[in-house]
Amino acid sequence: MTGTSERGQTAKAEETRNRILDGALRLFRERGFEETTMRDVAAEAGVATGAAYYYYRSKQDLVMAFYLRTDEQAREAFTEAIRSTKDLKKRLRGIIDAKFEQFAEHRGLLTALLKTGVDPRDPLSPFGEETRQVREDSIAWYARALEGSDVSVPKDLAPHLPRLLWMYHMGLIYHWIVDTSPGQRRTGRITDATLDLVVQLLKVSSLPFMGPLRKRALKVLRAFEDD
Amino acid sequence: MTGTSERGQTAKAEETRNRILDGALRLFRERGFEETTMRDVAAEAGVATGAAYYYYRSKQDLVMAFYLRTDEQAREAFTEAIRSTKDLKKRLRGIIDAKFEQFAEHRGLLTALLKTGVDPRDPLSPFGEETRQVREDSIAWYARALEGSDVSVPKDLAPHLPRLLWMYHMGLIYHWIVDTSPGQRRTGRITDATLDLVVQLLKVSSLPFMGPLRKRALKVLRAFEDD
DNA sequence: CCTTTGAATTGAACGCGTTCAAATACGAAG
DNA sequence: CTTCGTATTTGAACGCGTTCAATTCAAAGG
Repeated sequence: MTGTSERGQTAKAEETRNRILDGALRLFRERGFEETTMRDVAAEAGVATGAAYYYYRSKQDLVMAFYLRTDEQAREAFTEAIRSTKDLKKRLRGIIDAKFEQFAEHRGLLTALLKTGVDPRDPLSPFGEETRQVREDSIAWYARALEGSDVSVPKDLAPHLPRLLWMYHMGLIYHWIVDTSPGQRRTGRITDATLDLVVQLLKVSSLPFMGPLRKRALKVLRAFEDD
Repeated sequence: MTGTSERGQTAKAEETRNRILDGALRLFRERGFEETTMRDVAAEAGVATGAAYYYYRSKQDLVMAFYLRTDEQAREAFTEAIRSTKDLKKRLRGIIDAKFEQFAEHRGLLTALLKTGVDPRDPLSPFGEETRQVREDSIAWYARALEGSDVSVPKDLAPHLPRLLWMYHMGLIYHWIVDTSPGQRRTGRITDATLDLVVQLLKVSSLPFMGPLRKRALKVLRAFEDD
């Protein structure tokens, strides 16, 4: 026994797992998610149908595996985006664009994630309990983007901001996935406009006369905490 | 031939259609949506499996039929909510609460709508093309709630507001559906807090020094228009 | 009455995600 | 090398949403 991968035991098993995923992604991309059968996926990888289920809990789980893989690969791009500038807007743009680039080739595929994603009780939902770790990791990037940026945030707002920015990003991703405008130009425009708004809001939020509004906003945020 | 209903020809057919829906809703409520089989639904209504598909395009379509039915019934409550006060916050509360009351008994059922709902290409999505009419009708209620209320909105913002409020409401409904806190208390708190925020935002949005922020917000709204 | 035509109804069959009992490979222990 | 326990692999079978060719029903026209 040598391997030390997430699930697998032997290195060979790990290899099979990857072969299945790679083949599946190719099929999904070429003929679409719904149109690809788990039997196809298995056949493509040269294994029996059941084998696919030995390595992945469900068809959706393949999509999730893809998602996690991009998350790994994003590290580099994110680090670079943050190191290259102190301008918060540019940092956020960098993170957001990096994600879109990764997803670009598989945009259609992600609609599949939507369907299970909206229900937080689903094990594969980005809002659910089982994905907490991935989620917190993602949120941490926004904390890093804020740290040492050109925008200073009010103390009371600070602890909430990374999570808020993450949710904002999820919203953009959602829009991007369902965006039918050519090249998702629309999402591009919205990203521009909302980033402007978000950063300006942050900047003015510390001004004295914004106190009451900020207090109300904080009340909203607190309303989200615990049951 | 007497009947003059949406789809049906004879009155008997219309009756069958309703019998199927009523039975289905009962089963969904008693044992859950996923746990109820289309064969169960048909059997409950005393017809063959295929008959259910003669009257409803899909299992999800049954949920949509329920949704549309509540929409009909909401008219009264909405009218009353708007007539009873000029206070915008109270009006909105009235509309929102009325909706929650209607849904209350079938909360679990609506998770089913979520799954197809997120994809605007799905014929049953509240954001899709095929549901445009229902959507516009709902949005119109918010236009009515704003008219003659105690909050005056800036001219440039006015045309967007009904749609924005509708989306806000959809967001609350989403949260309510997935809210696991007892009695959906959490959604209640969030509704309180966000309504406060929304109304205050509207009130201060006309103030002179809010100009730049409002302009940026409008830019966001325009970014959503056309491809 | 009989015929025609389209609505309404049937239930078997299909496709696909998923499960599972059984078979096999394979490294470790003796 | 044999034995054994676990990892892996298999493919048939299951359940359920959905489709569909075939059949029945009912009203209108002759």
